[in-house]
Amino acid sequence: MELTAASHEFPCQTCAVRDESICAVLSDEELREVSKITTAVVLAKGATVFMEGDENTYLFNVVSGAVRLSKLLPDGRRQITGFLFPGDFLGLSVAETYAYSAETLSHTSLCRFNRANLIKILDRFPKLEHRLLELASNELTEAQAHMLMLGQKNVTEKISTTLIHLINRIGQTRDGETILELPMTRTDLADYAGVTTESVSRCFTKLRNANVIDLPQASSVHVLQEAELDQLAGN
Amino acid sequence: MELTAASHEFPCQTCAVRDESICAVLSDEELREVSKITTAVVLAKGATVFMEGDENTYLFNVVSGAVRLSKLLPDGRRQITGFLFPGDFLGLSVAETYAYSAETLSHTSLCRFNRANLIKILDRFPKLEHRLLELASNELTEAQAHMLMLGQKNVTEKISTTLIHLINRIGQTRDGETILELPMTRTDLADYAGVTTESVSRCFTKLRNANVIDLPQASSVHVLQEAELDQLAGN
DNA sequence: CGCGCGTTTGAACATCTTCAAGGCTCGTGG
DNA sequence: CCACGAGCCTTGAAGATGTTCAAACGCGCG
Repeated sequence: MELTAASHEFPCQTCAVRDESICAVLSDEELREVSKITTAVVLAKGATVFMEGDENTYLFNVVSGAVRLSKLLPDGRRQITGFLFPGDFLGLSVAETYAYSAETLSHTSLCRFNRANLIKILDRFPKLEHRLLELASNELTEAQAHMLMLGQKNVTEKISTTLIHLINRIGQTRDGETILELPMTRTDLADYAGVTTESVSRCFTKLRNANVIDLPQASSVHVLQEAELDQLAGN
Repeated sequence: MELTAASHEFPCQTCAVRDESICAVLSDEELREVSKITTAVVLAKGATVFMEGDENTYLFNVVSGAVRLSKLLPDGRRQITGFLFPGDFLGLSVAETYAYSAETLSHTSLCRFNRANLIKILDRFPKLEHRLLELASNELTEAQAHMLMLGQKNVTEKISTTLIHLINRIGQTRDGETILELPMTRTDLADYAGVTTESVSRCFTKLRNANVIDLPQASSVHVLQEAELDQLAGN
């Protein structure tokens, strides 16, 4: 009995992001197949998943934790192109090397796919390729919204937009209040919004003084007036 | 003889972008199939291909001409997210509506795909879906470079970066000189780079005074020092 | 030839950055 | 358990970059 049960078990079955990740489109049967080419990876806070320019050998699914994607200029200026959370996928690229770096913002577990194997398996699971295209399209839409923010919005609008985006991804509701626990630093937020840390800090203070948010701690945002924040975001 | 030949002919056969567009992965036989769901569309300069928010009914391939993709804020601020040229594909989206607008920069011909039909046909031509994923990945990589520019670079770097990007897409070589015929206005360039028209203009003047470029006309850029322009782009 | 739009140029101004310093928090070690 | 230190965050003041406002120029089209 125990043995029989065990023979049906496989790691992905109990995956926390089974129904949100790329795997959502797979049946249990298919998932079993796919699970054969995956490896669980656990990383500490501040670890590098991969670096811009590294050979594109693996793709990843975020299972828990948080990841930041970034591109660097030679002189050290950094643009964070996205924050990733459970269910998000990273590593898609046609090129032989990654076009950006990926680092963990907190203790993070990932599901690692060997790229060559994943490509091979796509032929047998067209649904999976369809899902990847869907993901890429969504990322593209997000990237366009990010460009609009970076190119056209002022500091207040940028930070409000960023906060709303994060609220939608990892906002919690407690006692009817929206709470945002930030896994990233002010510098990360600054490099995401294309401003300086000082500007981020000043904007947070301004939002607090206007009673739009509360900041019991630097990393904890209590949203007091979500509608007002939407207004300030400029759309 | 004439009749037999004619029975083998179909519009896509003579397509100018047959080997660059998404169709590059299709055999003549397959192309014939795909051609059944396409319609040729010719638009004058300044025409709307589709608007942000329109129902996502069609996807397009640029055959000739140029297209700008843009997103608007309610108050009219505009971010151009990309300039498209022959061979480029547009309209990919999971959502029911387009997330951005597309307008022609010059007399433009497009190949229009009915979205529902294209999705249907993807099952029979996995190569085509693979190609779409490839395109989406490349667009994503471009978008990330664009974000780096918008968020981190100063005016000179932005304009130099933009010029290099355009040179790579539509630059011509005449008598060993690189020439760029701009189909877009200074305002378009400004909204692409996230600056004002005045800033673009001042930067062009600065580049001309530094003998990096020549400007026989506002729309014609002669690149005198391409290496220097690369330097100025900041990477 | 003249009109209009797009471009260029100039000067004043605003926003955001830079530079500098102080404060807070959390983790570590005594 | 408390003290200390490092890193992160906040705040202030000065400064620079890019914007805004205004006007003139020039090219192309009718």
